[in-house]
Amino acid sequence: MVKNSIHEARIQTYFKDAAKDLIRAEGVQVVTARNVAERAGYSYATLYNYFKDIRNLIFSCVEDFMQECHDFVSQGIKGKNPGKERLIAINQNYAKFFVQYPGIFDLLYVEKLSTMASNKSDIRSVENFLYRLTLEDMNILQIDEMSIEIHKFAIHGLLVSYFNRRTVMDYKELMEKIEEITTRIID
Amino acid sequence: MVKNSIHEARIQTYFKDAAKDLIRAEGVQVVTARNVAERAGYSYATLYNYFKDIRNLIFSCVEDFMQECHDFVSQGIKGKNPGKERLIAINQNYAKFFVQYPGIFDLLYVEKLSTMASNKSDIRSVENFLYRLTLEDMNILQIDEMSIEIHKFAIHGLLVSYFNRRTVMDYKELMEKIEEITTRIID
DNA sequence: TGCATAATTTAACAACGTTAATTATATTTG
DNA sequence: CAAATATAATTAACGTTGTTAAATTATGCA
Repeated sequence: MVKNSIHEARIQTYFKDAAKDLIRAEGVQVVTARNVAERAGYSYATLYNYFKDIRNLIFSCVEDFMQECHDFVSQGIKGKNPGKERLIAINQNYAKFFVQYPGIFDLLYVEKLSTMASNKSDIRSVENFLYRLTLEDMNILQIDEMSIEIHKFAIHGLLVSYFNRRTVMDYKELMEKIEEITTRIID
Repeated sequence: MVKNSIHEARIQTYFKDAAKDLIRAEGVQVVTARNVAERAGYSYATLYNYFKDIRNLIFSCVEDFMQECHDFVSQGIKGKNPGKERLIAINQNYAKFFVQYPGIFDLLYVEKLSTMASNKSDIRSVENFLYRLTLEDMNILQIDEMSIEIHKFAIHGLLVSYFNRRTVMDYKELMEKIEEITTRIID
């Protein structure tokens, strides 16, 4: 119905930006066709001329959010010494970003992306995101691949638990645990 | 409307068993008021005389599932030597149970139980479940509390990743990674 | 048996995703 | 410029969800 064009891309951006705002502010569960469309200034049915379905729209936000998080981490580690100090700072800022936007963590790591994505390699990209962020310092510290992977699981396990409010843990404790987990991988 | 009685408890069980069957077979997302009621042999509205809402019914299954998992693990570790061997077997059987019923893992560790539970301490019980399963052997091996916690995060992070099909990992690899994670905590 | 109470169901509502039919807008053509 | 055509957007509708109120049926007791 709607051909590939600059116009199409522009309108897709309107819907995508609306969805991103909603995810940031209230989480994925409020991203409904009617909510997004109202915020984008269109009728709910118009959305379906630009996205196959609502899950597709939600998934289209993932890449932007990874870029946002990447930029946030880059800002947060300025002046840190490569190696242990910077590695800890990366992980803490990574968590800090999601503390600011828990809905984004949900989308990236809790929601079943496999039911949203048309392209499987995009999901792999999310899975490797923390790996890419930490790779340089992990190499400096000569951490083996298995340790890197276990570290990732531990960090994500911690964050899932934190955001599900399973444990009584405040922000300070979260940061301490991240430091502890990261330190143990190094030593 | 419905008074506390043996009769009430019995009917609650009918609904609960229906919900449990659905979760085991197809996951939490198919547990709708109408689905559960049909399977329990009642109208969907009857459910609301025995449970405040559908989330409450779903949460009521959690304790039973923990018991089931506990029994499964107990069976699976018979004859294993206390200490390292049994600890690995516990974690592997724990994962094996969820491989059999991914929907139960979802309910226990991915779904936001805080929106389902009336009692916060019930959520704490889920959070400590793996801790309780492994406590005896962790003590035998003299593992400190922080290591136990990190181990839990790593195992759950691994399982979240595995069930979200983020990574290309088969069952055998899953078991190997669990052994690796557990071994590293000990050494 | 008839009545009061308890238990259950039917009907209804609002919100959801999604699609088909319809209207509005823009573009092209005579 | 006006008419015809193509494109874009909206309204209306369907089936599904959770949940509640009203209506109905079943049950126990006098």
